[in-house]
Amino acid sequence: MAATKDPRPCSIADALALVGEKYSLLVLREVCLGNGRFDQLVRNIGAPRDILATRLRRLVDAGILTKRVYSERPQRFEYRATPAGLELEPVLMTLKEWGDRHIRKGTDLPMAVEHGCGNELVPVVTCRACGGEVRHEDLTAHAQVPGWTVTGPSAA
Amino acid sequence: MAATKDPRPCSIADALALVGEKYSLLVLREVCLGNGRFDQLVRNIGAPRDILATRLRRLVDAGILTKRVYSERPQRFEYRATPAGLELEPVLMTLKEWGDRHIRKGTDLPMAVEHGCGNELVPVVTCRACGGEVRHEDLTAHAQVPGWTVTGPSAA
DNA sequence: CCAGTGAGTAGGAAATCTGGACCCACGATA
DNA sequence: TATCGTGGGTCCAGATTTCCTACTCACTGG
Repeated sequence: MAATKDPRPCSIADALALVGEKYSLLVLREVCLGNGRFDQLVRNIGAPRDILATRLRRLVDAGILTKRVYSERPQRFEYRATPAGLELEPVLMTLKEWGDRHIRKGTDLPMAVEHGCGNELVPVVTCRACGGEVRHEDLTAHAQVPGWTVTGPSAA
Repeated sequence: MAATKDPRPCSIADALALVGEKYSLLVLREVCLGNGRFDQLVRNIGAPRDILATRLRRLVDAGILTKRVYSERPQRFEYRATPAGLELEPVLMTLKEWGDRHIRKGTDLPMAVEHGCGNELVPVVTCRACGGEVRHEDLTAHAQVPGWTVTGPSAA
């Protein structure tokens, strides 16, 4: 008797359960920029200190950040992204590009990112197999869990 | 006297202010799958109905969704993604891929997406200028707002 | 008439968020 | 020595959100 009210099993939901809370992705942004200290995070994100402490614990537990000592006496810590955390950076860059275009409308961009090739980074999501840009009309989803179709729970 | 406690101006933060609330991106996932009706959203996302109603209003206001009538009598609505909404789908796909690898560890994936090229979609974020994959070590950020550096607010 | 469906509202309890105050260890200043 | 400043937090009261269950309203189909 599977509870019929369970939501769709989905890696997007799983990922958001880890990094979808308020401030979590901004923490990752700052850490990727190299700002891993508590006070920097508080200032640059604008989050309350205790909430930030909670988020940091969660992200460390999830294996997205690590807490490092950078000074023994006095004890001082710094958060850094693990490889898994760094692999979320492309998500952030894609989101930034969307915000640049749709919210800032391409003007007064507060931050530019330069790619190693020397140009300004404009991220494009592509298909590994064919290299083509990913666009909605080229995608077809297939649910692979019994009890679920793309449109919803099946009539069991 | 700029308030020194304002957070860093950033398109990522802007974007998350619109779509970063709980369930918002899951709404977009369902809508992109073609499930734009209220009850489908409730079932597939597992969100409380009132919260969902709030999110839908917000996403419509933000120009990410539109509300369409698909039946006059009785009045029935369907939510669809606007072009701006569809352009967030690559973000979702990238997030899904991250979740597939880091949370599901590549096993028991609940959903597969096929690309128009005939292969299973594995999204890769690339640089528009050079086509290379975006990786953390190739990125350099530059703050472009007076009062801010990459590391934090400048000393005025 | 009755049951069912789609799209919500209503209301109270539970959780989360907020801004600020506070703590502790240390180093620097005076 | 006393005091200040800094880094990294914790704790608290109050406001806001979110959750959950139930209810409404309009309509359809039998």
